Amino acid sequence: MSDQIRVRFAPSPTGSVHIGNIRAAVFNWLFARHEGGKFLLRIEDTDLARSTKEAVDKVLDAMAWLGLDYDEPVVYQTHNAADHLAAVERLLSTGHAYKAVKESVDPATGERKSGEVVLFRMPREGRIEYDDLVKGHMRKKAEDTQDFVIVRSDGSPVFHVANVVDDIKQGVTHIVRGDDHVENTFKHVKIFEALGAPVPKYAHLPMIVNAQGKPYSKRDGAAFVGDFKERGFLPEALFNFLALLGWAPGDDREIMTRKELVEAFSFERCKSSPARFDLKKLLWMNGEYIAAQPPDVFKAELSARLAAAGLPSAPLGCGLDELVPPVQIRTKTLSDLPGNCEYFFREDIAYDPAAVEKRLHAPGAKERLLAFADAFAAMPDFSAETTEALVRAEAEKPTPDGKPVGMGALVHPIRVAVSGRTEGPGLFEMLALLGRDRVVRRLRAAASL
RNA sequence: GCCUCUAUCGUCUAAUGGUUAGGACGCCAGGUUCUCAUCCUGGUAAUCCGGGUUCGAUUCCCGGUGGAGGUGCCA
Repeated sequence: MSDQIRVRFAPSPTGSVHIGNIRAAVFNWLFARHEGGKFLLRIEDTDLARSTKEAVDKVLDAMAWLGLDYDEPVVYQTHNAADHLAAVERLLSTGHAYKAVKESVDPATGERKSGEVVLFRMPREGRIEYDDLVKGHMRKKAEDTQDFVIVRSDGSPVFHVANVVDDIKQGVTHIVRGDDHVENTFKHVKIFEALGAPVPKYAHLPMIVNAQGKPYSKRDGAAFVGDFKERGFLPEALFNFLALLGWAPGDDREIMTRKELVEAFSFERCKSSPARFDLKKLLWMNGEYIAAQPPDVFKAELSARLAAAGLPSAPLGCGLDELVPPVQIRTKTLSDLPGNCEYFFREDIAYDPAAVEKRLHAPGAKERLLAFADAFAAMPDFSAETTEALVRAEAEKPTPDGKPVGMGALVHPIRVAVSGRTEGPGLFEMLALLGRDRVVRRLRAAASL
């Protein structure tokens, strides 16, 4: 065998892929790519009624979405059941394990169980130690450990043996996982030794906690990878953000390409304390990634979402290409699409009630709208430049009290009249993109709102 | 309770036995603009507490406190 690095992501398919779990996958992947090693995927589907085909697909989907490609065929833990039991036989024959009748109560269900199980024998004195690439030297007194079940009374092996045996079988050199596994590691180290296998290196990553600093739960909303996809986050943005949770390159870089992340990654730079998930920062980062998308890529996203919303594939008054730049810069998540530019695609636009009240019901607003409708209709040339010149000229004119009308008093009502809302691209750019006829029509219609 | 780990702005983090403790997000203010977004400028804000070692500690050590994990015939 070579001394190539081999790591694995070993999720149990129990529904959706948790954001904390996928982060472990991200770090495994980053480490493997940095070292030029292999990144493996093992589905730990042992004995769980919950591990369905759908659940496995969700894991696969989440990984594909984030671009976490693995280097060897997926291993399903249940397929290795014979190896697990064979290993238990060896442990039994070498005295590292023994059978015993045990009673227990499932803390979750309250169910009582009794029967013969196989227990792994932990040392009674001395210390169990291992070096953690993130947490440093770990040690635990043997007296603080207990023998533990490795085969249930129904004959099925539990996680601890299955996990270790599979890691041996797959030649895993580095185990990178959440630090909820640190205690298990004291057990696993002993199993590796009892099986005569080299103990792999360990790297335990800090947990990700929610905005309240508490462990993530389903109630936190976006707790699953799929949620982020649905909410319009780009995988590159989430990937970048996740990489920065518990790790930093050491310089001031934050927005980093996958390549840069791979190059800079190391466990020495991993933190060892829990990190909070700051959605605001992810939102910012996502906006940065969207703004940086090639226009064609953004256009494809927009098109897909227009179709999904049942809107036409092109704006009513211009080409889609013209609309892309002003919309792209204002999009923070893909879910903003097409809502933030809908009025370019449909005639029956929705008016923001507050905006109507403030801008269209202002004194003199209706008269101005009608006047501008007439003026726009009569212009020889209707463009951003000509409409702006006209509005600016109008803004210079004095009101009865002698002061100039001002741009605000004109621009705001026009904007609300043609778009229904208070924000958006520059007004004159918007008018040109909408087209003269539509602008004139909307101005007149808005005057009677 | 016991065990393992952990602690820098609100959040993510950088740095160091001697620094004005840096950056980013957020927030606030100003500039630009017709709005929003962008962009530019500035500001706010941190070394958990108590001992010890040291000329000097945020950094090293000990204790406390807070936080996380574990303490299953779950994974």
